[in-house]
Amino acid sequence: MKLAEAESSSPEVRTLAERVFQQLQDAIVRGELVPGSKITEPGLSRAYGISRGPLREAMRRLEAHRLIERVPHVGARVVKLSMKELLELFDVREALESMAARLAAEHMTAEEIAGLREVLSMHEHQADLKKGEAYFQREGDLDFHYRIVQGSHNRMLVTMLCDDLYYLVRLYRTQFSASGTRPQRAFVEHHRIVDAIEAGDAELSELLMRRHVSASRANVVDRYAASLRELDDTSA
Amino acid sequence: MKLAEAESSSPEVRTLAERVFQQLQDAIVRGELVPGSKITEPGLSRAYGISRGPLREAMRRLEAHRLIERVPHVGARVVKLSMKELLELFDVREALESMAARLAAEHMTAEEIAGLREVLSMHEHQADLKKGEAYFQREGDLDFHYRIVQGSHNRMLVTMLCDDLYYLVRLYRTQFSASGTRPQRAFVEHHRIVDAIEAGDAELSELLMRRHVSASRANVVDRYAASLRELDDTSA
DNA sequence: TTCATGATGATTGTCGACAATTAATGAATA
DNA sequence: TATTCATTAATTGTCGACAATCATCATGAA
Repeated sequence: MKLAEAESSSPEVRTLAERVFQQLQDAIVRGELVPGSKITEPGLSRAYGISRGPLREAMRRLEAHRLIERVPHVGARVVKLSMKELLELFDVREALESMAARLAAEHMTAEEIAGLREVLSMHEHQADLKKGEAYFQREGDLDFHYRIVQGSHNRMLVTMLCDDLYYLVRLYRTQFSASGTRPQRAFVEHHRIVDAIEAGDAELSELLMRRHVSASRANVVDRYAASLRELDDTSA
Repeated sequence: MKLAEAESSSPEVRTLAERVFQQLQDAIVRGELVPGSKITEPGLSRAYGISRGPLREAMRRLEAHRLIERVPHVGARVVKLSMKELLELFDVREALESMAARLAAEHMTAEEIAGLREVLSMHEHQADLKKGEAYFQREGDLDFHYRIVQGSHNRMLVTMLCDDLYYLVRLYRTQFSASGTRPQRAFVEHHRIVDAIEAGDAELSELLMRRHVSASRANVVDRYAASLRELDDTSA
């Protein structure tokens, strides 16, 4: 009994719809449900052993979180991020996360800042131990951003970023298999951001976070252009 | 036939859940369903003459749009914005709309800019004709912001602002009966923003929009403080 | 061969009923 | 009188079935 209850990470998964929503969310983000594939209600209903009622509610929530796309009377597909949409996502992140950093500099408590530094050091250690193991780095990176957003103490911002956009970010990472990234520079940038937050410098925190996200976006663009060139070479 | 189709404003309201969602959304924003009041499924089911199935889906969507709040096994209430949440909303708007203005300066077409100017002039004329009639001013203001967001040509941004946040803005206006506002200054600010966009000056557009939203927020804070003082005087 | 058209199968939308959980009422006791 | 507990009523969660809509495939004509 305890096991079955503990298995569901979140504190409140009292309803079936809630549970299957989280399971589907996980399956999509982890790539088990491949982007662009069609998902049918009877199929999922059988797969998860529930009726279509709660399943439809779960799908509605997935739609609201932009993880699936539905067309009335036709069906639903797992989202497939185009490069255009990915860049749109980065623009939105730049706007929201820079604001979050600014608010974090104003409102973050000493304990929260300490936790943030802890994440950074853990991040570095893991990077030392297993170079190239990008998975933990990526999770660590997201954890870093996560904590800053929560440090903003702005519930609306937290919901938008942590409950919605970050799942899309994860989805992008699996979809584009974004493994190799720019870890060293990101480290430095992370440190500077924390320094600015600890100093209570709102403007600087905002500026640095903005550049950080913007650089990450530029990196994606570069890698994409490179992959296009490579594709062009092999086909030519 | 055409009439029946035209009566539903949005192009695709083919499903019952969709229709009742829009009706409920309207009822909440217009204040018919009072903020903080509890809404029950059987009640709404009877009121709108539909079964609980599509109604629940509509309510899920309302929840995703932050217009109602649900607690499992307990029920749902219409959201009641606290001053804290309202200020949070302004911070998010400041972040997103300034980004939208920046992108609009880069991507807006000549036709879109012309339409924007048209909104402005219409806005002024109405202000001349019926001074004090704040309703049209407010709708015009929202229309202005609406068009800039769409001018960003960023679908994710458009969805977040136009489909989610602007309904909350409307709700706030009815809830706090925010009638008298700062129309003259807003006019000037609007004009300057359009000028910057037309000039293709992304940075200036962003800065001006940021100040515009920030000033609007400060105005709300002032008015709130004043109302508190007033309340204090009458009680003392 | 290609395109239009109609039948067929499957999927989505909707409904009513039953089970599970919660809030409320009232009774019994300290 | 206040408090606790049990009973009851109502609401929410879940299910299976039926109707409406759409996609597919086969058939036939140009």
